[in-house]
This record gives sequence, structure tokens and C-alpha cells, in this order.
Amino acid sequence: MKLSKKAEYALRAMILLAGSYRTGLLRIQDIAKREKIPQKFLENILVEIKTAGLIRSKRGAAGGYEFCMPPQKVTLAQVVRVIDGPLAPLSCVSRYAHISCPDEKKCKLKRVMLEVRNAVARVLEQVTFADICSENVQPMRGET
Amino acid sequence: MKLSKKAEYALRAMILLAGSYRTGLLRIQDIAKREKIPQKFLENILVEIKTAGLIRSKRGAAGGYEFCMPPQKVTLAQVVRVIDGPLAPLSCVSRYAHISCPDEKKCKLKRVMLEVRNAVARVLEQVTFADICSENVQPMRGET
DNA sequence: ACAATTCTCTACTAAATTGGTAGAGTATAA
DNA sequence: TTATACTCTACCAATTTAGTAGAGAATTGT
Repeated sequence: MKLSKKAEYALRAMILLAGSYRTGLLRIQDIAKREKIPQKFLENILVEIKTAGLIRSKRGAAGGYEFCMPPQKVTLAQVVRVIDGPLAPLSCVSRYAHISCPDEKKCKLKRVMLEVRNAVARVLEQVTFADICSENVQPMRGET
Repeated sequence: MKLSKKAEYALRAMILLAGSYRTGLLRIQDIAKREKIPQKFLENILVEIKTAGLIRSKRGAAGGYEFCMPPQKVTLAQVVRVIDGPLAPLSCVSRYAHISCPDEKKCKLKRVMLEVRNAVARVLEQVTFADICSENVQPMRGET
């Protein structure tokens, strides 16, 4: 059930980018240094997110990356899906990767795993990068 | 966020074993055949689950595997943890693999990922193999 | 025009993980 | 004592993960 390092890097980079939405572009090297992410690796990651249409870039001196749209329009789920693929623990319960179970009816696991997928999606699809950046911390539901 | 094939096999095998609790032992080959799991692979899996203390075995003719305790005492989470490790998407939010974040306070991701972990745990720690085996299907909370 | 800067694109790679397989060994029942 | 069924050690190929290398292209400032 773990996120890849790549996805974690992606999320951290996006949090920084969200923080400087409108204040200007952020350079790969600055993000890399601040979050201690290998720079060349981060380049690959940002290109993937850019290809997905969540951020855009400008080259040359005074270049860098920025959000395409306000951070409250982008959820953590979008980034996780771009980097790590579907949220579903079994591909047969993914809303995007539509692969049907061989034994559609008998599959009792499917029901539970769909609940898991939905539980994860409820969190990640609801939280935006604006939420994450806002300083006033909201009370957390759930256990401890 | 995906389960490994191994964990899926483990869950399916455990569902069968739960179904024949008290009716007798189940042989590896029978489980393998019914669930279309490579037999030698399943052997490894069952030994892991046995080592974790969830099932026990008997050797020789008329041997096989069975639950150590009633299926309503065993949750899906227990099996998933044995095979795939912690449920947490980041190891710093696992309740079991206690690894602290480098930047404990600044880590805004942690809060959200803890919510994800809790959401997953709430489902998997609540559902037992007895639940999964019971024929009367319960209505599902959440989306669709 | 040109140099410095910064993103871009193709390619490569080492290490870990995943998803198995092989085969000899040991316990049990009939 | 033989057939059956789990056990244990070891191995392995393919894929994924987590990067690295380096030349190229766009942009800015001089």
C-alpha cells in the first residue's frame, strides 16, 4: 500500500510550487535543494506532471515551473495517479483502469477492496494543494 | 497503492480456509487449484502466514492447513501486514514501522497520509474472514 | 551576437522487488 | 513401508524503482 519515493517527491515538489503560485516560477534546483531530492530525478518527475497538464514551465534564465491553475483546483489524488497509477489496491476495483475480475460474482474480495479504494480516494481527492499550504491547520478526523 | 499478487493470493487462500473452518483441513493443492494460484508459490505464502501465527498445518496423508482461531478473530489487515508490510503510504505514518520524519513539524504531507492510513486501516481492520465468508451481503458505505 | 541559464530529451544502469521454480527432506496415516 | 502432504533451502527471470549522464533547445541579459 506504499507510495513510491517518486510520488512522495512529486507531492513535496507540488506543495512548494503551490506555495509560490503567483509569486513566480520556481527552479528545479531550488526545489531539489529545499526538499533534498536528487535534481536529475526531479527533472523527470516534473516533466511527467507537466505532461499530465498540472504544471507548466518556462525555459532559460528566469525560467522555472509553476501551477497551470490555482492550487485549490488540484488534488493530491491527481498527482498520485500520474506518478503511481490507480489508487485501487486491486486493479479490478479501479475506476480508471477498468479491468474486470475473472469471477465477477464470486469475488468477495472485490467488495472490500472497493471500500478501501473509496476510502483512499475520499481523502486524496478531497485534499487540494491549497489545503496543504494553508497555515491554519484543520482538525483531523479519525483515529488519534 | 496496490496490493501485491502475493497478498491477493494470501487473502483468497485465507477466505477458502475460513470457509472450511471446523469442516476440516484444506490441502495446498486444492486451494491452488480452486483459486488458480501456482502451488509452489502458495506454499511459500502459507508458511509465512503460519509463521505469523494465523494458521496451522498438519503434515502427511490427511494433512493440510486450517485457521488457528475462529475466522471472526482474524482481519484482512493482519494478513495484508504479514505479506505486504505496513498499510501506511509513507513509513513515517505507520503505527508499526515507527520511523520518524526528518522534518517532523514541517511535514504537511504527514497529516494527510495519516488520514489515508487510518482510512485504509478502518476498513481492513474491521473486516474479518468470517464477514467475507458470510453469504448475506451487507450494504456498502461510500461511493456508488 | 553571445554567453549564461534553465528546462528537455534520449539513453543508460544498479539494486531491489515481484512472482515465481526446483528439489531434497520430514512427518503422518493407512 | 509406501504414498501423501507439508517444509526448507536455494535459486531465478522479469519488472520496477530510484536514480545518473550528457547533449540539445529555448530564453534572458549584455
